[in-house]
This record gives sequence, C-alpha cells and structure tokens, in this order.
Amino acid sequence: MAKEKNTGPLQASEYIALAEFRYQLRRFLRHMEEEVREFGVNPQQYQLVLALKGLPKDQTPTISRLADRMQLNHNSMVELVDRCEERGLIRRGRTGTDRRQVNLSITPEGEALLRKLGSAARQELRDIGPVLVDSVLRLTKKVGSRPGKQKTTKAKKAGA
Amino acid sequence: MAKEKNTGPLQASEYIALAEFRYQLRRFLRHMEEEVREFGVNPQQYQLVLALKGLPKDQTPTISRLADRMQLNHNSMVELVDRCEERGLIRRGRTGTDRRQVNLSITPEGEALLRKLGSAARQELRDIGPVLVDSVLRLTKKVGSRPGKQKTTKAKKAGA
DNA sequence: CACATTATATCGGACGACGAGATAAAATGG
DNA sequence: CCATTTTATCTCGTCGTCCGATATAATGTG
Repeated sequence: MAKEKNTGPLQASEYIALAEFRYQLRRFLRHMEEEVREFGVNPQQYQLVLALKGLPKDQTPTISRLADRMQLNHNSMVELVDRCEERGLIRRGRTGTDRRQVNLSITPEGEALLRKLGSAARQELRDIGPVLVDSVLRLTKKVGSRPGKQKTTKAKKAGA
Repeated sequence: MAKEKNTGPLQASEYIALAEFRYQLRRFLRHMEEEVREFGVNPQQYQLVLALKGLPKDQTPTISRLADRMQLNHNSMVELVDRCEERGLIRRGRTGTDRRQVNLSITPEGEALLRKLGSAARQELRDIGPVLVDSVLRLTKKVGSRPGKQKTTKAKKAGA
C-alpha cells in the first residue's frame, strides 16, 4: 500500500508523471493558441481580454492588477495593452479618483472575441481537463503505492 | 441546482473560473521558471531535460519525438537541443540503425539538475495542484451548481 | 514645498519561436 | 543499381514579446 508522502528524490514514475503533465498542458495551451490565431489575434492578447472579463468584481482593472493576474511585469503589460488597444480589443480609461491609474475595459469587438472563443475553451478543457487532473492527482496524492503500473491511457502521438 | 451541461455562450461565472484557472497556471509556471533560473538554466532547457527523463520507455528520444512532446516545431527543437548541449545538460548521439535520427541522452550535469529541481516541482504542484484541479473541475463538470462561493483567498499580489 | 512613493510609459537589448529552404540518409520504383 | 520521394535534422533570417533600466506624472508625507 505504501502511501508515504515521500519528500526525497523523485522516482522514475514521478518523472514520467511530471513530464506527462507538462505534455498535456502544452497540448492544451497550444491548441488554444491555434484556435485564437484563427481569429487573427495573438494568444497573449486574448489572454488579456479574458483576464479582464474574468477579473473578480472587487478588483479594479488597472495595468498593475492585470500584470499580476497574467504574471507579467508592468512594462510588459503596458506593451500588451498597447497592442490590444491598437487591435481594438480593449480601451484605456483614466479614473477620476487617481489620475495615475488606468481603467481597462473591453470593446464590443473584444466581447465578440470572447464569445467566439469561450465555447472552444470550455470544449478544450472538457477534452483535456480529466487528463490534466489525473496527472496532477497522481503527482500530489501519494507515490509508490504500486511503482510498476499506471492506468494512464493517455493520447499518444498528438500533432506533428 | 442547475446541472446543465450548457454548450452555449459562457456565463460570467465561467469566465471567472476560466480566468482563475489561467491565473493559477501562470503562477505555477512562473514560480517554476524562477526556480529553474536560480540554477542558471533557462526554463525551456529544463523542460527538455525533464521531457527526456520522463519519456515513456517505448519511445525513442529523437528530435521529432521531443518536439512533439514539447509541442514545438522540429527546427525550434533543434535549436533548443543546441543550447542544452552547449550548457552540457544533454548529449546528441546517432543511432546505428538509422543514421538520420538523433538519440538524445542526459548528461550527469543534466541529471543533477533534475534532482535539484524535482523536489521543488513536486512541492510546487502539491501547493497549487489542488487549486488547478478545482478550477478544471469547476469548468468541466457542470455550471451553476454553486455559483456564489469560492474558497479562493489565495495570495493576492504575487510578485512585483 | 522638498522628498519619497506609486502608477504608467518608453527604450534598447536579448531570447526564443517560426517559416522557408538546405542537407543527408533511408525507402521506393523501375 | 540509379532516380525519385520521403524522412530527419539542420541553418538562416525575421519577428514578437519579454525584461531591465530609466523617465514622467500624480499622489502621499512631514
């Protein structure tokens, strides 16, 4: 049974699980990227619009906040916002209270993009989600219970 | 309770869940990136070594295979292999059977890197894994069952 | 008002990914 | 066995994006 939490060096099966997790993750991300590109939008731009749309209501949509949400530096976010604004996906707007801050909002075109890609994202996640969850669980739950066998059955040979 | 599979346009709560999923994902990826960089290695290089280490035994470690595993184009993989070889993490080796193919292998230095970062990866995943799983499940299972409450409360304001 | 802090913006440099095209080694057809 | 096609890897030019450093503007502090 062996359900130790094992904190030492990784076993071969763990490396496999970790690599498998990354593989599935990349497949998901890449598929979404391609999906996005078909609408003539760069992946990061879509991510920003999505981050804006999905920002919890108690948070203000400033440059810094979004930078944190996308785990980018402020300056990178400024540039990303520039690009998104140029393509008409979002808008800048200054707040009344603090004129340093920028309030970002989504344009109708941005909303349209979200609608088009939203279903795809959900579908994608439905397809690959279980595999992702499986990978994570196998890595986080416990190790060594049965070092030999794994009921993986993952999609081998993706694209290329 | 509303447990419809809903295939139509996304609801506000779904956008939030989707954005939250991306947020947590980025946090995980970025944290690992920083961890890797502390060892003077570029993230992608570590990923390649890991992909190599975690490659199922029935697959040959060629350029193309690894390119698929990391969801890159062949040429991008060639360049990545170049960089990894220069830094002494992996080695190229031609096979006897088909001299077009390249057989990649991990150097002792590469193995050392894996050992150092393996535990970090596992720890990382233990920390953030449940949140990821939660996000995925909330998006894939059904929607509207518990729209109000989320045990989010995670570290707002991560980096910079 | 001098000074520090916060929020955004700009610029130069660098890295990595890609497309297009080149090479080398098999496989295939006659 | 040679011509042709296919497969596997490699090379090069280019572009997008990220980052560090630095600048500007607004706000806060004493």
